[in-house]
Amino acid sequence: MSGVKSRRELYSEATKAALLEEATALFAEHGYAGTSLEQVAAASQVTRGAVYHHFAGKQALFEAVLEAQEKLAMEEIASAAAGATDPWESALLGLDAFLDKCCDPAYGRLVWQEGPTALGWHRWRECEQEYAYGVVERFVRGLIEAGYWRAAESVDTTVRFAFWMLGGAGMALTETPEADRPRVRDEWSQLIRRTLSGLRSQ
Amino acid sequence: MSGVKSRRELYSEATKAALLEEATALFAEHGYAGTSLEQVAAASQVTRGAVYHHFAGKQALFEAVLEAQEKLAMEEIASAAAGATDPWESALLGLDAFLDKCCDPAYGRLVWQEGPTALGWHRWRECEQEYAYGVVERFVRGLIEAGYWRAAESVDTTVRFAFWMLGGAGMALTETPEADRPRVRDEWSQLIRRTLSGLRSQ
DNA sequence: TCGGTCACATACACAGTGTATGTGGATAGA
DNA sequence: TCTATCCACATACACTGTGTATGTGACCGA
Repeated sequence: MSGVKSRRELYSEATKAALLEEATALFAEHGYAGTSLEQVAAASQVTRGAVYHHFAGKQALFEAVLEAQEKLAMEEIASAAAGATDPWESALLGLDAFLDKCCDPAYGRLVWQEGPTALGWHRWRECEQEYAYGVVERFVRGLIEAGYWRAAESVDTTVRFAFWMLGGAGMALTETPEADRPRVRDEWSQLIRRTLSGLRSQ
Repeated sequence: MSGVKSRRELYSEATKAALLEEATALFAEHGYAGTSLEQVAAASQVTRGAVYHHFAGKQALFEAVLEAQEKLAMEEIASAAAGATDPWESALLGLDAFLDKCCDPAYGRLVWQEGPTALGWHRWRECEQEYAYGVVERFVRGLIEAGYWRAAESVDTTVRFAFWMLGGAGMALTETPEADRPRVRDEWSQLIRRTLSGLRSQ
């Protein structure tokens, strides 16, 4: 925002960035419950005081980590989906980008596994609303408006359906050992494509 | 097992049953993290000592609650599905029974919302393997063997897909206010049926 | 009736979060 | 350049909740 930054501001931002980075790594590796703020602070070479200075608490820290992951992921997906003008083609491109992203262990674990357990379903959904869920909603609305899908059910139900279908893929990939991931990724891609086609109007 | 029971055994069983019942209610209402063993004990008119006597810990208590819910639910679904001999019809009957069950707030919240957050994804999946996941697997295998579905993808992927599709329905219903539940239930029923048909071979 | 056992209570140790307060170095004004 | 202020962070402490070790009284078989 403000162009000129004092030394203090720079240090402060560096500390916050370090906290976010270390927290991301620790949460991704040991899970939310398995990571204490003490560990995050130590890894960042500060004390818990710094954590509480920059974040309202453990949950807030995790939310910040989550949002950073989602922001990046959704940008990647949106950019991939922009490779086609037709909503149907665009959705398929977005799907592939999403599946690719889920092969990144940090993303998969943080968003699909730790997310709900850390924040509780409700809060997690609220966070996702802005990212994954929101993106899915835009795709679905695009498909409906373009006439590829008939909105036999309410849009909300359709979006949720798509969201959980993708979530299933994400969680499956997260749990799959690295070696099998390409194969499993492909299977989900096929299965979801077949599903989308199956629901296609006429 | 042993026909004759001493007074002590009877008391003990009653206490354990009370703990399970109160824990079910409390976990369902305030969530796993929001419920302390102190509250469970107090509601059961005992102390935490009793809880630790009957269960290895908080997580073990929750698992017991979960298993009781799942056992009952899966019996109901199996019994409903037995109303048809054809695998396809049987699966549809099972689906309806499942959706009905998810309209029970306790089942939905405990199994689909609190389950993963309480036990962590991994352990939760292990528990579900025996119940919901296992049931879905049997249905899917039935459909494949009867030739309704071609097993283009590995069975595992197909089962997971179905599992999360149903999970999405369960979570959606759990979050839906009581008044809208019949409508939403119906929408999911339609959507899932269309999906199953869409994936049907030929 | 007496010793053992079982169901549960009591007491304590410990980890982790959150909060209130302290401190030193950077910054702005004189 | 001296000083007052402020900010980033450290330190210290309170509290909640889990888990564990130990105590105790009712029951039960011999």
